[in-house]
Amino acid sequence: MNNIISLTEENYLKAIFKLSDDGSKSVLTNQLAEEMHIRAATVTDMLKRLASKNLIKYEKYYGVEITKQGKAEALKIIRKHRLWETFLVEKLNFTWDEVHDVAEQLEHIQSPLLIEKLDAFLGFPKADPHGEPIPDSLGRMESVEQIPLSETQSKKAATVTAVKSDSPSFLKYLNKIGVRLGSKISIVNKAEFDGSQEIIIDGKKKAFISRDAAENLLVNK
Amino acid sequence: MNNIISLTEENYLKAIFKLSDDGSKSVLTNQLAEEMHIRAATVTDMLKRLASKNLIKYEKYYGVEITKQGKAEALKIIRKHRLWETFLVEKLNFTWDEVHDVAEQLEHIQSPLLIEKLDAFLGFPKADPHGEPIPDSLGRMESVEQIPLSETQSKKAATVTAVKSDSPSFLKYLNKIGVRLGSKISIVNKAEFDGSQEIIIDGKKKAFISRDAAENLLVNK
DNA sequence: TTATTAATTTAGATTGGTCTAAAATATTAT
DNA sequence: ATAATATTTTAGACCAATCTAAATTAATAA
Repeated sequence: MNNIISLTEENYLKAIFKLSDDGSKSVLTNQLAEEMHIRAATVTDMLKRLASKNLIKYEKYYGVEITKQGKAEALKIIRKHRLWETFLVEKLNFTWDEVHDVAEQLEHIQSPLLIEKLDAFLGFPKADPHGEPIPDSLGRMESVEQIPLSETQSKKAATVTAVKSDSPSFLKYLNKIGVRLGSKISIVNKAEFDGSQEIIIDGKKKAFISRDAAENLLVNK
Repeated sequence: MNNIISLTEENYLKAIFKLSDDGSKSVLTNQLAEEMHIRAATVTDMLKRLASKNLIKYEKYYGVEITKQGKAEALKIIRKHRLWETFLVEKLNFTWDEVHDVAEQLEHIQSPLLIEKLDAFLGFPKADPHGEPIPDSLGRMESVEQIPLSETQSKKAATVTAVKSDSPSFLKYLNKIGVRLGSKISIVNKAEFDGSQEIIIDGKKKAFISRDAAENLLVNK
């Protein structure tokens, strides 16, 4: 009957959902501890609480799986996070590297009415400023087929649809070399030994990017 | 050195600021307990903590006064609260009776950048949807001279500048009889024995309002 | 001025969320 | 198969924010 989910519990659910690849595999205690920058003992305690609320299935020593109910909660939080990020960028002129921390706070505001009205105000966006799909009010989201730039074979230009990492430093770097969502990228050269690539952005600017960067840039097809 | 102020501490500061008439008189333990719906013993504990952070001056058995520093913090929270209420009404089409609870949550979001950008997005409003002045980033606010409708003498129409109470039921009632900020109200009749009044709103609608309502409707001059 | 009442504080307990150190279990390597 | 190592859990502690019950102090009334 204790149906309310605390802010902390919400953060655990989000982390479990993420580390399990949206609920498709189980997650270990230490993975969560590392992701959330807390101790494993603390995680163990919390996992028992989440399990008692039927948000996860917890098997001692073998990690956790998220339940249908837990997944629904996680998707609600992700929906809120991505709508707020969209608001911050589109309406308040934040840059895409500034939004994460604020959205982490805003995502915990409890008001279904607020979220529905915000969604309408933004024109029911399908993706956030990093290209990530925004779940609808029932938790459904359109997943576009996308692969890291590091894995494309095709010769023709690919369109940037999302970024895998949204760390401010990475996003600032992309800004600097002129890459944004929707940019067309063609690969001029690829070094086998370190995976670095020479690319042309929107048919104009040329840039060298590392394997690490290429793995975090998602393109269509 | 422990400069961070918890969400709970923020709520105490806000309550103290309010009950002290914006810092001009001292506040008793039981007043706070009643305002915040918690026990007096709990308040006592917290007052010690706030005093140790120099946000209030606490005199055992004689209540508290808010310090300059405490006042500055309270004004920051009030600024955020009123800006968010303005956003909810102006941009998301909330009605003025729906905004309070959500703004109570939003006011605790920590991001100076967010507030400055929100302020700009709203066009640097001077008052919130209930007519309350919005402090600027330095905590200054324009206080317009206003008195309760129950105390006006003048025969000519007065303009509604604010509401003293923002309880949803009162605001819904005002909506129903057609009173909003900026409405012109002229008093047709005033019953001495119970303080009720017969009024005309915007030269059109006629209504009877109780003393209680008249005390909570603020008008200019 | 002293007794009664009201307000406030102290003492001790509880819950959520965290920690460290030690114990238990699982995994890996010899 | 067993020892060494890594992971996870348990036990016990702490802090913030709350509570109840008892003790203290202030205000009021006889």
